[in-house]
Amino acid sequence: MPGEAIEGPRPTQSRAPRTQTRSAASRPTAADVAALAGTSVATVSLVANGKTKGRVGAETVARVTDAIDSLGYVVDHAASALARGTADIAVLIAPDLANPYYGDVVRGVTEVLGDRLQLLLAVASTGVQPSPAVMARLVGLRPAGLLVDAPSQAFLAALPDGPATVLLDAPGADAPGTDDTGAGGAATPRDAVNYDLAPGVDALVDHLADQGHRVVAYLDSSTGTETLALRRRLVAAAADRRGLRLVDGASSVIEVAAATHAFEAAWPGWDDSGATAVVCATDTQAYGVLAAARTLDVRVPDDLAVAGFDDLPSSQVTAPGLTSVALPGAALGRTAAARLLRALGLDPEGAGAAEHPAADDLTARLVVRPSTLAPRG
Amino acid sequence: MPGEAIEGPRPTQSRAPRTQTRSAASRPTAADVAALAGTSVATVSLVANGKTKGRVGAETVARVTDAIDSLGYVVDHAASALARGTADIAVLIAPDLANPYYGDVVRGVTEVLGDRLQLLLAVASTGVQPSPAVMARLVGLRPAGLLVDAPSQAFLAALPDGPATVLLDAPGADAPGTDDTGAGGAATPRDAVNYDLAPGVDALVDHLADQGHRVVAYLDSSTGTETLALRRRLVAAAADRRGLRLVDGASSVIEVAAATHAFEAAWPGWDDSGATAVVCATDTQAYGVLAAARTLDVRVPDDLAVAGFDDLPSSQVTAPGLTSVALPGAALGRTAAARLLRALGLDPEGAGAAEHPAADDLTARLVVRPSTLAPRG
DNA sequence: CTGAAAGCGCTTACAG
DNA sequence: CTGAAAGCGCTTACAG
Repeated sequence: MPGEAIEGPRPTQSRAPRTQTRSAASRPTAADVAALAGTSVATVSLVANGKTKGRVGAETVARVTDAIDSLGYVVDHAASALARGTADIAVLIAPDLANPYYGDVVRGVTEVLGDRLQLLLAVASTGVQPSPAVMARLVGLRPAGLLVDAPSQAFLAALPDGPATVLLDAPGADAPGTDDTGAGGAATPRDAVNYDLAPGVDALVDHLADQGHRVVAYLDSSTGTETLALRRRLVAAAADRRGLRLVDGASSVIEVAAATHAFEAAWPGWDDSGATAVVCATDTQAYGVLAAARTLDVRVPDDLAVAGFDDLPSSQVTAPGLTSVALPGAALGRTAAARLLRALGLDPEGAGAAEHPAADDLTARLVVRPSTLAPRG
Repeated sequence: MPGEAIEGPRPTQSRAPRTQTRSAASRPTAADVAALAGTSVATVSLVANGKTKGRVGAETVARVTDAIDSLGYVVDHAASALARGTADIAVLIAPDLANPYYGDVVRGVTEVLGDRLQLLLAVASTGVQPSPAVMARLVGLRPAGLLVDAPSQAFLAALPDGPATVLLDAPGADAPGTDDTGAGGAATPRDAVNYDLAPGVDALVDHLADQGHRVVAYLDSSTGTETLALRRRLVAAAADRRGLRLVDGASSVIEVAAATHAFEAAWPGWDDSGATAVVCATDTQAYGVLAAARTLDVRVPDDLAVAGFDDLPSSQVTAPGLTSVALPGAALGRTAAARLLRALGLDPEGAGAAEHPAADDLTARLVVRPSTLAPRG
């Protein structure tokens, strides 16, 4: 029987062994360290934070350090955050962690953050932005910074003003409109790090046009984030340029099963309008299309070419391998993290900026695989 | 040019506009609310925390609520955590968020946590457990609870004792050995929620044996977590029972590319020993095998049957569809979250426990797909 | 039903 | 180079 360990709830504070002194019962405090080292708590604070340069004698530092080690002292972040007004943490807000794509972004962020800031991820329920109540809670933690990935406009408008904030993959947020004559703090532009999507999208549409497709369907995401809306607009613009007709009317959340259903519902109509290719807002949705195509006996790529966005790791092993617009998620994460550190006056230099010279290539690139390789016309 | 919004660093505390009063410059505090509502901060605290039942008059509650709304007051968590000794957050520690599998677990956890506890995810670098330094930081946040998924033994041993902790997918941690005669606090057993892996593993091995396989290779994970070690042991035991020979010697981190390389290196040897099937510790690694098989011109399933663990959403659309031992991640998350709430004296009842009666079915089940469907012998 | 006050554990000017 | 003290914004007994 799994999960049957009956150990009962363990109270947050373990009962103090009766033989010990009062302060040993809970976590050691700076006062405990000070007592043991024979100094003041102020000095302990200095040492614990490495701010001893020219302020604390080497001998004292050693004594305090020993005391810290022997007591296992760790600075209480709640108290520290309160006293300082800010905590050494960065909160990343992303709509959908189930999407493996975010793994790359997170990796990029942590690489650059190093141990300056502890990264914490906040997730709402599937694909949804955190509610204002949750945001209030998060800001209440007094994080030094906020990283917001793929926000919707509504979410941005409701974003609290407190902590330093860097937006990731938030097209539009960094372009304050053409005639932004400072109409008050209405729509604050914020620091944003975005992909350069056009090259990848153009390459995809060119590729489809070159393969002889004339009518292309689009399976949109229904999550309402700006970056996903932009994908669709760019595909439409490129289709226009190449004289392709774009048909849509279908969308789903970013899940395989949901996309399967959306495609099954849309396919008859698309088929009637002569669509021979479908571009999906995400690879995850493209997987759903592949699954549906099998059921419907639609052959890929012979009857229908399928493409997506994200180039997930598994897209190379789907049947057939999936053509996809690859997004450099790790680069996005690194760039955003560096931006945040800089905004906070912490030099990003040490932790990866140098080691990752390609950190700022945010260009989306097309990866062609068999799912679109069946020339026609 | 993406990401070129030059908005400059925004200091955490914006300089106070000279025309405003002191407290209006930063976030409103309980004192501000109290002043506006004409009450004491104590009352504000009571109202803000919903502890007014029989302690604050309806009229007062209304006045304070109005003041809170009009000021946009939100409780400062740092201060609250300090005063209370604990914060309303739960930290989930997982080795590898890039694995979409964790999306399910996270979803399960948040479903049950509701808004009692804000879930925050802490990630170390790829596939690694957080360092003791990071753990100290996390505990310094004074989270009400810790959820630790797929820990290694070493990590568990170093786990601090502070907050209420529930282990997920940590086999062994809940089974304090047969002769645990209380040899001191050496290896504290903890509350753990585990899968029942055996049914799924047995079904997989039975299936392979029934298909006529006699020699089965195992591509292990190199991450050193207990649960992954257990998978291998269970496969070995089942193989033994069915008279199959298990060959191994290959392992990789949980990434497609790494698994590809590991398989390419191991295949000649495995081929020599007559292996006709390979079981992978994770679906992600199985994807790598599928990719390598193409390169090496090994046909799946005709030359080689391939199976994995996790049954990721994309495993139904791989070429060929992947046979996998499915793990009920959401159920694991829900069960662990409920356990944590109970340990904290918060009743899990409201937020999903009732709506999800299947919450405790933690049985792993085999999903058979074409990657293993080629009878031989 | 309500408020004054102590205290949570730090950090940071400010004096020495 | 070091310490005493104020203060960060809450929460919680404790009096009324």
